[in-house]
Parts: sequence; C-alpha cells; structure tokens
Amino acid sequence: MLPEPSAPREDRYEAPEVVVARLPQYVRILSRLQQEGAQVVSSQQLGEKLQVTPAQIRKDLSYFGRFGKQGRGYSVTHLLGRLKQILGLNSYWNVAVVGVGRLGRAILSYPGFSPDGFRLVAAFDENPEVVGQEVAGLEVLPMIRLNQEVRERNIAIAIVAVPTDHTQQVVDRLVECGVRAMLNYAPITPQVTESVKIRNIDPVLSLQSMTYYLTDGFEG
Amino acid sequence: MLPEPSAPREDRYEAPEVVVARLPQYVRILSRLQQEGAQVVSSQQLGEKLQVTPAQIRKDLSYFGRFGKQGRGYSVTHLLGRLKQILGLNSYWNVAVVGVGRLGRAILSYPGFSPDGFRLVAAFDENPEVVGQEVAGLEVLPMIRLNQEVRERNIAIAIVAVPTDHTQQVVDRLVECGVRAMLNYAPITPQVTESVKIRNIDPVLSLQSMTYYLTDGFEG
DNA sequence: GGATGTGAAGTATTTCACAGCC
DNA sequence: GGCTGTGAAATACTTCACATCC
Repeated sequence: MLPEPSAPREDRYEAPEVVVARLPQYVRILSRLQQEGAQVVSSQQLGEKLQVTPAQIRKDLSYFGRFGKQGRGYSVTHLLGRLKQILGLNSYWNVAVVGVGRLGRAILSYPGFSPDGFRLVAAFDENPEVVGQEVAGLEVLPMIRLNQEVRERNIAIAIVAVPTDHTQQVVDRLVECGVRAMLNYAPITPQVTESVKIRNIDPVLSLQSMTYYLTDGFEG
Repeated sequence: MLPEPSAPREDRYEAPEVVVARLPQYVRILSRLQQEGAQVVSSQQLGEKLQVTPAQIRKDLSYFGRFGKQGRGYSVTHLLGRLKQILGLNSYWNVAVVGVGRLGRAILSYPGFSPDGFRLVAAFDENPEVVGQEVAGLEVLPMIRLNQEVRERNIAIAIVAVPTDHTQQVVDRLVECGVRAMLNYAPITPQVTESVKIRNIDPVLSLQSMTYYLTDGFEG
C-alpha cells in the first residue's frame, strides 16, 4: 500500500488563514492594553475593542492553545507574548525595499515599521541615477546586488514598489533569491508558487469596493 | 393595502460583500483585455488571470445579471461596462485627502487614482503652517472649511492620513459632514455607524500576517 | 459568579456538475 | 463542441451554548 501523500499534518497548519490574519490585530490591541497597564482582559473586552464577537476571539485562540483562565480572562502580557511567538514577532525581521521612486521613498521614510518588528535594512533600484543616493539613511543599491544582500543581511521579506510592468519580474527575481514573503504596492496580483506569500496594498481596489455602496441603483 | 416595509428588497443587496470586493479586480482585468483588443473572454480565461476558479467568477456575476453567451463567453466591452455601472464607476468620484503630512503628500502625488475614476479635489490639514501650501496642484485648506467644501465640491469619499490619535475624531467629523466612504491609513479601526464604509490600508498588519508562514515552529 | 474552551449548530462561501443555449 | 448560469453539494467560517474550571 502506498504511503499517504504529504498532506498538511502539523497542528499549526490547521489554523485557517483568516484566523492567522486576525492575530496581528489582537497583538496590536494587547500591546496598547499593556502600555495602559492592564493586567487581565476578557474575550468580551477584546471583542468590544475590535468589533468582533467574544466567541470568535476564543475560537481563534483555541487553534493555538489554551491561554486563558476560566473565570478570569487572559493575562495581557502572557497572551501578547504567546501571540507574538506564534506569529514570529519576537525578534526583528529584516526587510528590503525594492524600487526607490516616489512611493519607495515614502515607504522608506515611514516610521511605522520598526516599532512593530520590521527593520528596513536595504533599498534597491535599477535606475543608475538613483543608485548610490542615500534615502532614509540607506544607500540605494543596484539590483545586481540583490542576491548577495539578501543572503548577507538575512532578508526574508521584501516590499515591492516598482512600476507595474516591472513588478512580476522583480517578484520572480526575489523568489529566486529566496525571499518568501512580499508586500506589493503595484496594482496587479503577481503570480508566485504556493510557498511564497504575497500581500497586496491596493488603495484603488479598496475605493472601488466602496463605491458600490454609495450608488443608489444600477444607473451610472 | 400598506406598502412593504423598507426591508432590503432590491436584488443588489443580495450580493455578499466578499463578492462586491472582487468585482473591482474583474474590472481591472477586463480593462486590460479591452486595451489589448480582446473581444470575448471566458470565465476560464478570467480565472487563470486572477487565480480564481471559473465557477466562482460565473457565480459572482450571476448575483448581478446574465452577462455571458453560452458557448461563447463574455463580451469584454459589455461586461466591463456593466460592472463599472454596478460599481458606480462610470463617472468620477470626488475625493478629499485629510492630513497633509508625509503620507498625505505621497497620496496626493500618487498618479494612480484618477485613471480609475477618483479625482483628488481637496486637501485639508489642521496645521496652520501647512494650510495655504500648494501640494500636487491643490491649496491645502483648514479643517474649518471641511463642511463647506464637501458640499460645494460634492465630495463623497475621503482619504484619511492623519496621526493615529487624531483619526477617530477626523472620521467622526467627516461623517458629520456627510462623507460616507473612507480610506484610512492609520493603524486603527475607526468606529463608524453601519451606513458608513471604511477600508483600512495597513501594511504592518499585512506583514505580520505573513511572518506566521515564515516561522518554522512556535519558538520565537 | 464569571469567564474559558469547544463540540455542535448555524451561516456563509465556494465548488460541483449539468441542463440549456449558442 | 463549448461555455454560461445555477440549484445542489461540499466546504469554510462563525456563533451558540454549556460543561468545566478558577
């Protein structure tokens, strides 16, 4: 009899992607509660802050373990620590920004990444006029240095901010260099193998998904 | 005989939100196909470009009508037109940007909104040093002008790019002025009444939802 | 008393599969 | 023959409700 094919088996793979996507929100709220000095929080209280049901929070957490105390709730510090551990947010992730145009510069200057565990450690551009410039404390490197830098600086994540018609090739290039997670700002959905994760930041799609609800009928 | 109470009745309210959120992607692909001169497209072909199943596309479209021809597929131009009509994208939407800091400036300079039906027609800031400056061809206005401008310029959508701790109050203010759709760039989820739509752009949450998959186990 | 953790129930969403039409 | 449109089936996700424990 043939062995089973290599199906998902470990517990951690059982958590639906939609659940994993909510965990960072829990982390954010818990961080704030911790700063405010809160010791304990219930699923009820978390749910109010996040506008989700307490049952959903308890169910989400139950995919990963039992973190609460019956009758009490969750220790803010303990739950925060465990969630960070589960998400891999206990240490910093080194991130490369590819594409140093207007958008890339805004991303490099954005102060919101490093407080949350992401260090922008390298910037790349293919334009020779941009290469060598210093942007937000980083020297812009040529694309040819990508492979080397990814390895030397242990870069696991890239933020892709290149023109739309270059995006797929840049993504392919990053995958070749071993980058397995990317944040893409171009208005396309790059194709990657299943083992690579991509999230797209696409404000136009977000806007267009709201106009439906602003429109009273079918007439344009 | 009394009229029906004002319960949801029209067909358009039956479409799940998740379906509405996919329509803009269909619009985008169809626009590209149209530019390339394609006449007809099948759900199979659309599915390949979008990485979704053909059945899902057909089912999604079926919430809004019957746009295809059996044995042939969909007329690119016709389907594109109908989807734009359904989403309210046949004419321009006037958009205000609130908050003209680094991020607000990047948004005002981003050329990707107007080709897709959104005109940035006003910019607001509360900082007196910023008010009066010209950014991307717009004079930055003081917040006190918000109400007036929203009415005069028929602004239905706002992009909110103010500091996190000002965001909720700015959102409230916009709701008071009659703005019913917003794109928020601060890392919080503003609370609004059900009739107001908000989408959040939050790259940090996106990054944090990927690190889970980069982490081999529970150890940090 | 109060809150968790979780099977079971209930919804929502996706996919199947095929009749019907071009 | 090919492809849509759609009920039905399958799957995924959320909520309920309560045994269990602090």
